Amino acid sequence: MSAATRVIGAQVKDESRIQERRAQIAEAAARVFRDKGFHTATIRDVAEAAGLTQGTLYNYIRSKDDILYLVHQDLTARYIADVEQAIAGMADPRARLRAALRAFARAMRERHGDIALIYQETHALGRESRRAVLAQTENFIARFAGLIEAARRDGMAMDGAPNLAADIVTFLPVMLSLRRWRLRHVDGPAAEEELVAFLLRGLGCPEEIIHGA
Amino acid sequence: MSAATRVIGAQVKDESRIQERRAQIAEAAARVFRDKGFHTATIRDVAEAAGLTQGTLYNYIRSKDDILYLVHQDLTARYIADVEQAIAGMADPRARLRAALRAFARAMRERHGDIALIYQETHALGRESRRAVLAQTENFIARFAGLIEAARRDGMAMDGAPNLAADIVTFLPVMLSLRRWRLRHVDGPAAEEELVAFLLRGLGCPEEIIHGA
Amino acid sequence: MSAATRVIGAQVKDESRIQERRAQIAEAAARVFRDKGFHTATIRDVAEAAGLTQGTLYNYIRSKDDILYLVHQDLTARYIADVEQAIAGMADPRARLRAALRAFARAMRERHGDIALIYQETHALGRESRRAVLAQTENFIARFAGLIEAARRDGMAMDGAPNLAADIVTFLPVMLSLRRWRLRHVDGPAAEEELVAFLLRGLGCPEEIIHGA
Amino acid sequence: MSAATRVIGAQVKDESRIQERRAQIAEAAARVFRDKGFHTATIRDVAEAAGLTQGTLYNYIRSKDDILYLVHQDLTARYIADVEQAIAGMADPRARLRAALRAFARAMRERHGDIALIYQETHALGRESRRAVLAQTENFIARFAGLIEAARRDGMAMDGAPNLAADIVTFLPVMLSLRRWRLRHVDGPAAEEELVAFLLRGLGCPEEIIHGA
DNA sequence: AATGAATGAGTGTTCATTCAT
DNA sequence: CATGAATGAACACTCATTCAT
Repeated sequence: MSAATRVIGAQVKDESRIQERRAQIAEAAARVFRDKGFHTATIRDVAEAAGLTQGTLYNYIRSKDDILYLVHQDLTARYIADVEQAIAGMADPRARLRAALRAFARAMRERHGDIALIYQETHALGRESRRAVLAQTENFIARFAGLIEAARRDGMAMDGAPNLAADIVTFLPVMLSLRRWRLRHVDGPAAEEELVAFLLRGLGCPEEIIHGA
Repeated sequence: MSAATRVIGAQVKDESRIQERRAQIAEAAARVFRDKGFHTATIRDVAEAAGLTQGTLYNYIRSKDDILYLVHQDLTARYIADVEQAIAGMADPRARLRAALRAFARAMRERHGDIALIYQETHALGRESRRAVLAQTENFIARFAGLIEAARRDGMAMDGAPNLAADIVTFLPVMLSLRRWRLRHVDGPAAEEELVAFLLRGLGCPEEIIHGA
Repeated sequence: MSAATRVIGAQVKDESRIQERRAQIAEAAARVFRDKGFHTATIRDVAEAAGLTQGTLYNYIRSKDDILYLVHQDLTARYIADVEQAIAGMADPRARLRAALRAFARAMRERHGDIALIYQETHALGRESRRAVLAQTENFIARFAGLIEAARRDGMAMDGAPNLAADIVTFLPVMLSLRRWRLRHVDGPAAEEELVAFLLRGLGCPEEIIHGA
Repeated sequence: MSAATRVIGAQVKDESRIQERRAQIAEAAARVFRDKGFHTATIRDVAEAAGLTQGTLYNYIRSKDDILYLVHQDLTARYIADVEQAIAGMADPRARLRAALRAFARAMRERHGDIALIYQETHALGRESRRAVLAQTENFIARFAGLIEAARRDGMAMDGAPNLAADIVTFLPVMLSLRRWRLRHVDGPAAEEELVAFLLRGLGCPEEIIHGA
């Protein structure tokens, strides 16, 4: 398993200030990149949106790629946190899986701009940055693999997609982001529910469990 | 339903030569864009790859956006053709749906570079180009909606995902392209089969039909 | 006195066809240049306006400069012809001068687009073309010098501007073209009359002659 | 009366530096444009002549049109200043008018390159720039209208050219610039004097005043 | 640590001119 | 003689990055 983070060089020593500023930069840059796309957006745009000057910006990052990396890390962490938060404190493996799926689907719909940004611009990352971001995503997929495995061991009959289960459940909900141009006008929560049901059924889950609370 | 094509201006009159050259350009540009990404690739790169001079290139297109549009149209048409070809001459609705899914999944795996390109760069298209390309995709989704409906009417019990069925079956296989960084080393045809089975099961299809020839 | 014409190379032999085509080109180019300016207009624009293809155009001229030269010759010849026509058959020297001035002022107002074009783009001509065009203009100024001299000899007291008379009378009316942005809304013929009276008075012409028919 | 200035965007904040640099740019660009003409001159030429890099140039202007506008404003302001300076502190209306005419004629002769540039390239200005520059010129013409009116009220009999007087006196001296190709070899001050006398006589001014100091 | 002006390589696009058919 | 596709040099403009203050 490779490291899910990458070191970013800085001109400034104060570590806590670096953390603060980088969060500020990531937040602003995400906004700008969502609006204009990574390549179209300029460093000037990002600096302005973050309330910094160009020069100051470069005290906390070394290149435009660094900014894109910060954004990826940040946005990815957000939807992961959504899922973790949803299952925190839950014990029943079946309920945990179902809750995780629901939280993930919801995040994909609500954070559609962020997700679209990730899927569109990951390829624009430099080699090292991409490696780190994909490692982060891989950990997330592994997390779901664990949840599925636990549910299976718990007696939830799920023999569907023995090899791809974790991939599938972490990919299909992305549809709510990437097909937003089609789904803009459908009922959001209903779509989430339909998707989760589809996933569970595809996994081979019995009907009476699919629709539980 | 809006038009799935857009007119591209040209300086050249001979229509058949335009067709020929544009195919040549689309093919070369797809290669270049897959390698470097749309924004990083230069017009010079495309011209060179197509064996044309910059000036000649601009006799057949009017802007870089035109090239991206040509590429989108071309690549989209290819996987659509794969699917159509797979079901040509088939009569049984259930078999047609299954064959269409298999062909689509296969195309997504084999044409992974093309598909990734589409998903990454559609947002870089100009307004009109994007409209046309999405209309083309929408027609494809509608095609699957028809196939599903026919199978249902034919008695294939499929009450899963009543509203999103066509979206789901045209999106999940895209995973074979966009998750290639993870799936590079799995058995391709097996993955396709697993995916198709997952989809049919999710749609509520009985097990004995899922695994038919 | 240097030649008021310049030879333009051609790929075509038939002299009468050359004359014909070049007239056609000059007329079309004048239209295009008036609309867009010489530098902004393209050879394509000119060819289209003339109903020729680019290739054919180049059978009758050798460069864009040739076209500008043709236009200058043509437009200059037109206002000169206006003046000549106005005094053709007149015998009285004072009446001839007055009629020439009136015709010239009128031409400057009515052909304002042509005149503005000449004054704006003469500097864009190549060395040889400019020389020829200025020689043509110089002949015109000399013509007026002759008219003034004749009127003086005839007893019209005109001792004003002994050295610059011909320059002045051939320049001031140009105002009706170059100040069109200000004079667009004044009464045209009245302005012409006022200008001519101003010129005659400035030349020292007695009031009773200034206002003659 | 519309505004005789137009705002030019800048990437730089220090206002005094902007003033300084723009003056430097206008001066250098005027030189380059006089030599090669606006369209033939490149941004590189201008930057080089101004001792700046291309990038730096664009920190102070936004487009080539901005440069042409700066040049127009600057050159127009110069000859206007010449006239104002010549009549500063003079009280007698007739003397003021005569002095203004002499100063203007002199400026037209001495600044012939600038004036020719203005007359050749005003049409190349963008809509807004042209509007501003013509407003500036219009103010100048109105200034002369005021001087003439004052002289008339003061008893200087000047009933010639009741409607066009200000236009005429601000246009005819331009001849010293635009006909320089003919007048290069005549005595400059004598030509100015002859021109001024012609104008005053044309306005209906009595001979004894025309030749005053 | 913050500022913001300077840099210059690089980009999409245009167009006068040529020339094979 | 007409056609119209090919050419490629050139141009205006952008922007990530640096660095003196």
